[in-house]
Amino acid sequence: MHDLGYFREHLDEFVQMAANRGVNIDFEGFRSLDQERRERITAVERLKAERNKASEEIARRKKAGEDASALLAEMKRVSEEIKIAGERAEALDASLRDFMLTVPNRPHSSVPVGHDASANVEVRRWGSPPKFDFKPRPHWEIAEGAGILDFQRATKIASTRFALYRGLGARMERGLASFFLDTHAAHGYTEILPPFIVNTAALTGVGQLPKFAADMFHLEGTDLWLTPTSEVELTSMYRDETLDADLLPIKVCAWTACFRSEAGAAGKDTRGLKRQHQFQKVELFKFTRPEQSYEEQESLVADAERVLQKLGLHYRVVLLCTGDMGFASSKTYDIEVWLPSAHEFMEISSCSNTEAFQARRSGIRFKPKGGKSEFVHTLNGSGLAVGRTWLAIVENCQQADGSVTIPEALRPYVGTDRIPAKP
RNA sequence: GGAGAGGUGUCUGAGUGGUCGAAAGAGCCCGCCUCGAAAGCGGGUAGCCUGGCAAAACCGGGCUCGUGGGUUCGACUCCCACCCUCUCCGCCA
Repeated sequence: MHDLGYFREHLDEFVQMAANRGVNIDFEGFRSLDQERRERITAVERLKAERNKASEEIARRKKAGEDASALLAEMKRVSEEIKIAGERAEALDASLRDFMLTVPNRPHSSVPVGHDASANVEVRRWGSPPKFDFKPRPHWEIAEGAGILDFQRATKIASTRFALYRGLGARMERGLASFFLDTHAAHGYTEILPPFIVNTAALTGVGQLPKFAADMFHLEGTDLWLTPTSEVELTSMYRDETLDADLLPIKVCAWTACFRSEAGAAGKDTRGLKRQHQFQKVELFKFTRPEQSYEEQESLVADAERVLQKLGLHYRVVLLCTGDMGFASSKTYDIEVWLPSAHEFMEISSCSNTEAFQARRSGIRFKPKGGKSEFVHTLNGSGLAVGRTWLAIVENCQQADGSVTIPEALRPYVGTDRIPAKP
C-alpha cells in the first residue's frame, strides 16, 4: 500500500506506474472519492470538536452546581447529527481503503519498462548446459521409470496437480530442503518453521488479498487459508511491531509447503512437477532499513544463487520488466535454471524488494535512535523452490541408461551418489 | 470442549462515567556534571486521519486503551457480541 498523502500529491507518478505495469486504475474515481471523503471528515470533526467543547462546559457547570439542561438538549441533537454524518464518512473511508489496497507497488527506476516477459533483461549466466550424447528426456519419464515419482496415485489421494514421491525421490526432496536450510543458516539466516495456514490479515499484509483470493485455497467457514508462500508467514511474524533498529537487517529463512489453486493455469504445464497445487519451498527473507534494501537485495539473490552453484546447475539471472513483476514488488530478479529436455530456462527463484509496500500494509516499523519510527523494507526470495530443483537435477544429471547422478554437494543428504534407472 | 482470569504506549504496569493520550517505573534521546564514562540531577520521548499550505517545520482539530456494536450530553471506565492470551480440567499426536 502507498502512503495516502504521497499518493494524492503525486498522482502523475502513479498514472505512469499503471501504464508501465499495464494495469487499469480508476484515478478519476479516486479523485472524487478522496475529495468527498475529506469534506465529510472535516464536517464530522467540526461537529465533534463542538461536542467536546460543550462536554467540558457541562462537566464544569455540574461541578459548580449550575444548570446545564439547555446545553444537554443541544448536544443530544448534535450527537445524532454526528452519528448520521459519521456513517457516511466511514463508508467513504472504507471505500478509499479498499481502493488503496488494490493499487500495486511502484517499480524502482532501475526496472526496465515493458509489457511482458520479452522485455525482461538477462543480467548474467552461470555455468553451461550439460552435454548429452543422447536425447535428454523430460523428468517425468525418468522419474516414473525409476519409480521415484507417482502422479496417478497422488491423484487418487487428492486430485491432478499433486505428486507422490517414493523412495530416493522422497529422500532427495527432503534432502534438498535440508541442504538449502543448512547453507542459508551458515550465511546468517535464522531458520523459522511457521504455520502452513495463515489468516486474512496476514495475506492482506503482503498484498495477496484482496486481489488474488482465487489463487489460494480457503478453509471453509474460517478466516484461514493454506499458505501460498512462506513470505506470508515471515512478513506477518512481525506484523504491527516496532523493531529495534540495531537488529536490522533481520535475516530469516523457512521451509514450508506452499499451496496454490492455479486458477487460470488450465492447460499450462500439465505434465510433470513444474506446476503443482502443493510444493515445498525454502524462502529467504529480510527486514532492512530503507537505505540498505537494494544492496541487501543483491546479496539475497547471491545467497539463492549459491545453492545452485553448489549443485552445479546451469542458470541465468533475469531482471523482470515493469509488466512482468508481481503486485507488491518494486524490483524483482528471477533465477532460471536450465532444462535440457525443453531446451529452455525455467523459473526456480524470484527475489523481490517490496520497499515499504508490505511493511506499510503490515505495520512493521523500526525506530532509529532518537528519531521517528519508519517503515522497514521487506525483501523475499526463493532459496529455492524444492520441487523445481528436484526436477532440474533429474533432467540435468540424467544418464543414458535412465539413472540419475546425484550432485556431490547433495550426496550426504540423499545417502547415495546415484538413483538407479529401475526401482 | 468445560471453568476461571485477563487484553492499556517501546516494555512493565496504574486507572472503575467528565482537563486521561492516559499515573509510576524501565528503556531510549537531549542537556548538566565528568578527562571520559557510570551514578546523580533536569527535560524530552506513540500512531493514524484532517485543516492551516504546494511542501517542510510548526500550529489547530479529530480518532486510537484487543475488535465491532450499544447506553450516555460525554466511555479506558457501564452493557452486548466476537477475537486473542494465560491458568486449571477434559481429550489427544
